[in-house]
Amino acid sequence: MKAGPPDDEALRFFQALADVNRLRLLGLLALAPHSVEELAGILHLRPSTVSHHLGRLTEAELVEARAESYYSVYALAPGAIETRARRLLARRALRARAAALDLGAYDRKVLHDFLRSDGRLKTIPAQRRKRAVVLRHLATFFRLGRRYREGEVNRILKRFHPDTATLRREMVGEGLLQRQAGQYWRVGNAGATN
Amino acid sequence: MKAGPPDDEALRFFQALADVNRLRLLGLLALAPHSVEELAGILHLRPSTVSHHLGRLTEAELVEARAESYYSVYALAPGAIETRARRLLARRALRARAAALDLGAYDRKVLHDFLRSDGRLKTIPAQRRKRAVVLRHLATFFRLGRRYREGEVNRILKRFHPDTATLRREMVGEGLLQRQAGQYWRVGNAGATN
DNA sequence: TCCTTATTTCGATACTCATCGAATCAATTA
DNA sequence: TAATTGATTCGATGAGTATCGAAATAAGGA
Repeated sequence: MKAGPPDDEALRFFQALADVNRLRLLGLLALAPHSVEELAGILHLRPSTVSHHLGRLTEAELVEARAESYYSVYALAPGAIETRARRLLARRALRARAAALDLGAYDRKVLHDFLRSDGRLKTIPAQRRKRAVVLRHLATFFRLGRRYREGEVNRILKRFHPDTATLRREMVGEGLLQRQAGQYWRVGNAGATN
Repeated sequence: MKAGPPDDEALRFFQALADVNRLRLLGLLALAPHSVEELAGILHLRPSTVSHHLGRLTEAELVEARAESYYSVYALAPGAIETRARRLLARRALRARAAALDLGAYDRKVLHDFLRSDGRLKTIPAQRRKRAVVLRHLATFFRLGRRYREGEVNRILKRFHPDTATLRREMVGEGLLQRQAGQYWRVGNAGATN
């Protein structure tokens, strides 16, 4: 089971921000650098607790510690925090995360449920979204760019289910096949979702 | 004890983002709208679990559901997510959060530890940051804009501690008093931190 | 009308983590 | 050098929540 990389920058970043007291610490450090003891006094928390929070903020590169005599003086990290959040939430970044996933998993599951071992359809799914998955699968048996007469279409679909009329109509309805002057041809890229 | 509003927009927002599977859901919805079952199939989670996550994302106004036949089709919320993150993390917003806090708490604690009930100093704190708190407190007994001769300075400081020479020197060192031609005057705003 | 199916809600369980106090470490002052 | 002090680490505890399965709900299809 793939569990993602052990450390995920975006996850660390947002987990660091997902706590009231850590947000307060950032607020205080946005006013001025402070020592651990000062922060603990203001927030009414124990120094050990504040040290823990500052540790997580440091890991996420949101704050930095500087040793001053025997104090640890924390300050906001120089890089603009807002910019970083924006980068991590850009649609490009979100889509990249999805790309690492197994997008075809659902489609495969549906096909597994509705196809026999010989590839024939058990039934035509009544549910719209599952039916669409099956129809996209059937479309892969038509070559792009080639024209088919209605008899040929039926012969191909018959290998999957006797009700070729319904399958043919639905495939046109889903925009997988187009028809003109008694001829059909496949359109779009129809394979398993990818 | 003030505990902040029961629902804090920033907190809800970042808590919603602080989970791997929720980030994945956002990634998938950034590609295209999906039904709960599809998302569950892709992520290898139960529909009930995905429904739970989508609920939290909806509360944070990151996604929206649309009823389509008997599916719930979820999609990214229209408002730009990045912009919202940027607004919530702007330094102004962070400082506003700090402003709601009791900034003087630490200073009061230090003063409580080093002042007797009659206001005199028990000792001069040896630790730099605590000594600074006490010196800022003493500075409030000097009027801004007025000039003091050294004798007057000593008379005031003597009400707090016999070692007036040390106090006077440290106050100059901290930039609380300035001295020229045998005269002293208070500079900066020195009251309790606020 | 009855049955199927997708979604949500609810209860239980396991895991994460915020918080504290005690112990340890590092650095300064007496 | 010994004693003080701020910070960090460690172990324990309690609160929050991610996850699942089962039950309840809603919406279509036979």
